Amino acid sequence: MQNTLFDFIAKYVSLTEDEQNVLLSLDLFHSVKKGTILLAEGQKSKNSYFILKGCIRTYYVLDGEEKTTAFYTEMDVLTPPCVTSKTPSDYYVSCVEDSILTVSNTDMEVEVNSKFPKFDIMCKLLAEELLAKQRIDFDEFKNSSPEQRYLNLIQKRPDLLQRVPQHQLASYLGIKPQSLSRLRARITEKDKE
Amino acid sequence: MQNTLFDFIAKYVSLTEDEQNVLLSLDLFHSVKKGTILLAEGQKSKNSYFILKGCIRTYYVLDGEEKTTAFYTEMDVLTPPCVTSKTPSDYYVSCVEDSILTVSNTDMEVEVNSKFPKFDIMCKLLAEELLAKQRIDFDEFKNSSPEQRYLNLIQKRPDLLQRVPQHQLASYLGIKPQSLSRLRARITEKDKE
DNA sequence: GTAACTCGTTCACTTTAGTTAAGAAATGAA
DNA sequence: TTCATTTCTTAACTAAAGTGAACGAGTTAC
Repeated sequence: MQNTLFDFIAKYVSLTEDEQNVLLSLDLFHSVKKGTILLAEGQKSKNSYFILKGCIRTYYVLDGEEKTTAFYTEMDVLTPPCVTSKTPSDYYVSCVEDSILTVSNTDMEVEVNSKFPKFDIMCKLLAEELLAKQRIDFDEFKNSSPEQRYLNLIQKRPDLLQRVPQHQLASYLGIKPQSLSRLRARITEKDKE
Repeated sequence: MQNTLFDFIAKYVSLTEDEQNVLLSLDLFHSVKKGTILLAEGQKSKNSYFILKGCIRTYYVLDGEEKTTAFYTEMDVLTPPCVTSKTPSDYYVSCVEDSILTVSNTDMEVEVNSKFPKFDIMCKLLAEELLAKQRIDFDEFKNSSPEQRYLNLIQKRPDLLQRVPQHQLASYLGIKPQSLSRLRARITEKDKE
C-alpha cells in the first residue's frame, strides 16, 4: 500500500528513506466506505486525495440534478478546486466503492515542504502534468460527438463501465441517461451488421 | 510593460529588486506580428508565453480542419502541452493580432529557479490555479448547450467577439460555423419578442 | 411481503446541430 | 480597380440529443 504511494512519487522526485519516514509518520492512509461523502457543497476543505484502491466521484448539483464531472481511480490524484481557491466548495466528492485513500491537507504540505523543498517541485510537476492532460481531454471532448465520447471512454477507461452506474456515466459524458441508452443500442445495432 | 509582468508575478510571490533585475536581464519581451506561427504541429518547444498585449490562439488540425482550443489575451499565460510532455506538438500556436509577449523557456526557468527557489513556488501556484480554472470551464462546457456556451462567452469574454473571426469562435465553442450563425440569428429573434 | 424508490430502457415528439449547397459580403493580392 | 479567396449567412434536409412519459427489474425501507 505504502509502496504504491512511493512508486507514484518516484515518477516525479526521488525520496530518501528519511523523507519516506516523514511521510509515513503523517497518518495519511484511510479506508472509506462506499457512499461516504468526503466533501459536500458549501463546505471548505484543505484536503487532497490520492486513490490507492477504489473509485471516487466528483459532481455538483444543478437544478436538482447531479452533474458528474470526474471519476478518480487507482493512482489518481484529486485536489478539489475549493482547496486551491480557498472558497466554499461547489462540488461534492463521494465514494463510488469502498476505497483506500491517502488524505493530505495544505497545512501538512506546508510542513513537509519546509523540511523537504522537493515536495513543492513534485506538486509543480504534477499540477503541470494534470493541466496538460486535462487540456487534451477537454479539447477531445469539444471536438467529438456523444457517441465518439462513449467509444473513447470504452477505449481509455473500460473499467468505469463496470464500476459506475449508467446515469452517472451519462452525466460524465455530458448527456442524458436516455440518450446514453439509445446511443448504446445504436452501437450494438451497428455491430450486428 | 515590465510592470505588467511584475504585477502579475506579485499575485503569487513577492520579488526583491535583485530578483526583478535578474528577470529583466533575460531579454524576455518580444513583439510578434499578426499571423506569426509561434509553434507548429510536429515541432518540439520549451517556450512558454505571457501575453502583455494582443491575442494568441491555439489549435490543431483534424481531418484538414482547424480546431481552435483556446484564446489567450492580456495577462494570460500559455505553456503548450508539448513543453510539459517533452514530445512533438499536436498544437499550433498563432498570433491573432500584433502582440507583445514574454517568451521564456524551461532552461531559463531552471536557471532562475536555482537562484530564486521562489519561482518554483510561483509556477506551482500558477499551475494549480490554472488547473482549477480549467476544471471549472470544462465542467461548465459539458453541462451546457452550444447556445448557453455562446451566451456564457458573451458574458465572460466579450472582447473575443470583436477580435476573433466567427469560424474560429465556432470551433472554440465546439460547433460548426453554420451552427453559430444560426444560433446567433435565433438569439436575436428571441430578443425581439 | 409489500410499498416506495431507483435505475435502465424504450417510445413518440420536439428541438437543435451536422451536412451540403448556394450566394452575399468582406478581405487581399495582382 | 478587378479578380480570387475567405468569411459569414441562409436554406433545405438529415441525424441525433432533449423531453416527458411509461414500464419492468432490482433495491430498500417499513
